[in-house]
Parts: sequence; C-alpha cells; structure tokens
Amino acid sequence: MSHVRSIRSRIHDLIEEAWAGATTSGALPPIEADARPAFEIERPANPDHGDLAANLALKLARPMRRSPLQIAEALAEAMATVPSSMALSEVTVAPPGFLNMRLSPRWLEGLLDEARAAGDDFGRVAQAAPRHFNVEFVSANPTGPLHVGNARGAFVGDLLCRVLEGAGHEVTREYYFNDAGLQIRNLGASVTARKLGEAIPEDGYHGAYVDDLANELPDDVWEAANEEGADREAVVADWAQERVRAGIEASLQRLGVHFDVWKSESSLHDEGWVSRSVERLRDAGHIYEEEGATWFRSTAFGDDKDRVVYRSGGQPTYFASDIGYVSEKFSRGFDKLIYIWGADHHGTVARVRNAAEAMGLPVDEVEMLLVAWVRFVREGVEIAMSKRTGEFLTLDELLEELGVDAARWSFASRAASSPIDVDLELAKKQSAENPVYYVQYAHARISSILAKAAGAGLVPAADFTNVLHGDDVASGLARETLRLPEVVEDGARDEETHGITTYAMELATAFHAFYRDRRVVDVDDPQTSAGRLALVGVTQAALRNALALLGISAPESM
RNA sequence: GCCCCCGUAGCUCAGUGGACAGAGCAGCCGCCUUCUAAGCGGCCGGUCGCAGGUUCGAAUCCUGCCGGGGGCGCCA
Repeated sequence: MSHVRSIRSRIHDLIEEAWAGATTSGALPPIEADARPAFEIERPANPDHGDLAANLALKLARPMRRSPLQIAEALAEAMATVPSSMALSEVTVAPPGFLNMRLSPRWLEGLLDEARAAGDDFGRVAQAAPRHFNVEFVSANPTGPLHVGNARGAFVGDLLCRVLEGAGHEVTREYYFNDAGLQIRNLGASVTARKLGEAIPEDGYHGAYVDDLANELPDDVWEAANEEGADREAVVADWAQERVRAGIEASLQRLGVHFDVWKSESSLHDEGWVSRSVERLRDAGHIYEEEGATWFRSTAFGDDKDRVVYRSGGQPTYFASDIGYVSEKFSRGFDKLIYIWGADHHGTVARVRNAAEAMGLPVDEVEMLLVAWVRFVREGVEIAMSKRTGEFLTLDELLEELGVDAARWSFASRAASSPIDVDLELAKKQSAENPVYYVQYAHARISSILAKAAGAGLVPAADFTNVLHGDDVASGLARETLRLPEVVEDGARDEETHGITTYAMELATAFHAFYRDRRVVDVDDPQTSAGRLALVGVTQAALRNALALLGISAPESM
C-alpha cells in the first residue's frame, strides 16, 4: 500500500527543521524542551496570505521573550536554507507574526505523481502507530425493525469506522444486542397473543410487524412452544428475536453498513464474563451488599450514586452486563473501545468507565461518543418514535424516501453532537438539491471528459512535469486535490466526518471552476491536453476516494 | 435541584485560539452553436443568545445569566 503524506505534515517538518537550524546558528535563543509550543499550519481564508500559514513565531514569542515579528523573520531566513525548501516558492512574514507560504508548482507536480501512483490509496494516511479500535454502534434491541431514530447512530458509526481505517487504523465493527431482558420476553408475549388472537398486553409491542411475526411463526416452533412444561412465551421470543435481528441486519446492509461481530448479552453471562468481572471488582474492594442487593461503589470514582449490579432477587442488571462486556472487549486485544450511544445514555457513561477503572482496565481507552437526537417532523408535526405503540417510521421507509447516498450525506455533513431536525417533506424536496449530487456530478463530468479524450486518441501525460507551470488555475486545482490526506487526518483526530463532506464540496467547486476556465480535450494541442487529462484524473480519484470514505457511490455518468 | 449537549445568515448547518465570520438551500439578476447547465458568475442576507473576564489576538477558553433538548430506576 502506498500512502501520500499530507502537505501539512511535510511543511510542518520543514519548519521544525528551520527552527532547529536557527537555534543552532544562534539566530534564535534555545528554549527548554517542555516549553516548546505546538504550532499549527493552516490554509488562510484570504488568498493574499498565501497557500499556507504557520503561527510558530506567535507561539514562540512568550517563551523566547522576543517580538513575534523578529522570530518570524529569523525562521523565514532559516527556511530558505533547509534542503526541503524547494517545496515553497515564497515565504513572507506578516503581522503580527505569521509565516505565509506559497507552494511551488514544481513541488506540487511531484506530489501529483505520488498521488496518481497511490490510486485508490490516495487519501489514506500512513499511521506510525496503528491501533485496533472496537467501535460498537446501533446495538438496538431486537424487539422491532430499526426506525429512523436508529439511523443516525448507524451512519455516524459506520462513517467513523471508515475514517479511522482511512487514517491507517484497524477497526472492528460491533453490534451488541440484548437477548436476555424483559423486553425480549414482552416481544414473545406480544407475538403469542397475536397468534392466539388475543389482545396484546399493556407493556407489549403493538406494531404491524408483530402481526407479521405471528403469521410467519413456523408450525414446529409453535408446537414446541405448546409442549407440556415448555415456557411458551420464551420459545416464541427466542424465535421472534432472531427473526427481528436478521431483519435488522438486512436493513443495515441496505445502508451499506455491515458488522464484523454480533455480540449477544446472554453470551456474556454464558461465558462467565459478568460474574467474573463482578468478582474482580469485589476483590478490588469496590462491591458491597445492601438491602439484599449487590452494589458497585461508583461514587468512589466520582459518580452521583452507587449502582446496583445484582438486584435483591439476584438477577443481574443491565449494568452488570456492561461491566462484563468491557472486560470481554479488552480481552480480545483492542487498543481502544468506542461506544456510540444516543444522547439519552449520557447518564450511563460515568458508571461504565468507573467500573473499567475499578477493574484496572485502561479507562482512557474507553470512549463514549454521544450522538445527538434527531427529531423527525412531517408537515410540522413531530413523528412519535415508540416501539411500544408501534408508531414509528422505519429506517427502510426513510431510505425509500431519501436514497442511501443523500441520507448518508445528510448525516455525514453534520457534527454528531449537534441535535438536528429533519422535516421529511422538506428532505424529500431537498433531496433533489442535495449537495451530494453536486459532488457526484463533478466525478461524472470527469468520466465524460476522459471518455471523450480517449475517443479522440488523447492520452494522459506520463508524468506531471510542467503541467502546473505558469497556470494558476491548474495549480489551484492541484492544491485542492492534494489536500485530501490532511482532511482524513483531521477526521480521524476529531472523530468526525463533516470535514470530508465540506472538502468534497470544495474540491468539486475547484474542478467546476477549472472546467469553466480550461479546456481539457483539445486535439490541436495534445501536449496541453495530456497534462490536463492527468490532472483531472487525480482530481477524480480524490473525489472518488472522498466519497468512498463516506460510503457514497461515485457514478461514471449522471 | 444536580449533570450533559446545543444556541452562528430567512432555513439547515460548518468554523472551537489566529489575520475582514463561511457553505448549501431559499430569494433576486445574468450565462448553454464549444469537453455533461445536476454547471458557472453576480447580488441580497449575521450586534456569532446576553454580560463580564483571560489573551498580542475570542464565535472559539473561563465565570455568571437567558433560551431549547436530554438525563438523574434494584428499566433496558
């Protein structure tokens, strides 16, 4: 696999080198290692400030007790002397102490060569220390089909996994489902009642899918359920639960989301993870008995109150399973666990992390990412989301209305922590105007150009020498195209994906501008055509790879 | 009452320590005999919830307040 390092990290190295050089030569005073500030390299909004700007001099002003402008001058001078300085065509100092840089077209041409050679791997980032992540998401109980409320977690989780993989990490996608609790039993009771033509119990499930399950219940299961001594509702529940789970898996498949591991709560009990983990807590002195129940002293780790692990009847709580689960996950060798939960679970974050800490597990590697609520509204009226009343919009229905690409885009382009409102009538109307098509269109347009060129016997240049030389428009497109690795780095660092949608939009805009200003296919000028064909080829790969990170298709024609 | 999240343009959302605050949609005005007009150009639009503070620099960090949502079970 061949990666292309981000421009930002290369320039960062260049400036570090210049800093070291300026220190050695005495142009800048040495500072203590622990006073060394971190500094940023950014893309200035104002083009007059160059292609890149660094704020190192501003950061050094305090520890060096010198004016930032002086420091910036010294750094700029030192930058001219380091071997990699050929990357920059210009370095200027701007108040209050920014280093503004322009990238040399020649250097960018070399990067384009690398990017083309990387192909589908362009945009993937080499990871010095790759980690193995366990990302657990959706994890809805198999008591009914997935509804739109589950959609955001499914997309956010999958998108996060794709970005982590793009940044060089290994990821296991995991779905945890409760097959041991009261809710499953209620599902069994509901289906049984329907099968018998009786009224569904008050706390049962009422959706139309319950009728479907009753109708589909195989005769042999029903017979087994009715055998002497059999727990009829439990037998029906076992069958129904698996049936619903398989339906959930199929729905997720339609979203382009697949899971590596389906983990059941009962397996944690069967394999002894729950009891062993509670014993581990007890050995560490964090378990006590009171009022007949068994408690975890969560308050010792800053929680509001202690938490029950075994009820006074002896049954384990859901929290007990969480404790067993976190140990079980680490036993599989993951470096980091990410739980993607709905915002309504924030109250359980502390207790699970506290239990991990109490068991001596690396609590800093246990992260809960809370996904904000989505309110679905139709014509101004909120759609109730209750599995119990059976009034909900399913995930499949949402996809029917929106389409996978548009749905993925709409969730990818917003921070997971932001609560959002989706008016379905509006969403349907806007799906035709969705920015996702703008990006796909740029990709398809390039396909069309490449096909046209091939038909005219034009071939892309073998290398990028002089392709950008003297052409600001081409250089602009190249800079934008070569920004992808940076965007992936940011996404993995922030565990967010909306940077990628923003980038995809900006790259599409840059391409459309190039299309307007530069003719690619020109049989009268095969040399120029060859260069531009090579350039838009890399741009197309960047678009395709960015869309792939989002799980969105890159059509050849529209 | 305590805890968490959110408050940026008419709408939906980016920007979370850097240089005059951005995009999409909506609205208005232009551009197809030329590689896909699902495109391009232009205009309109914001006391970044409010008030203090920290900083060379604050939409961004801190404190308080206002508004919206969520959570505080021997449910899951």
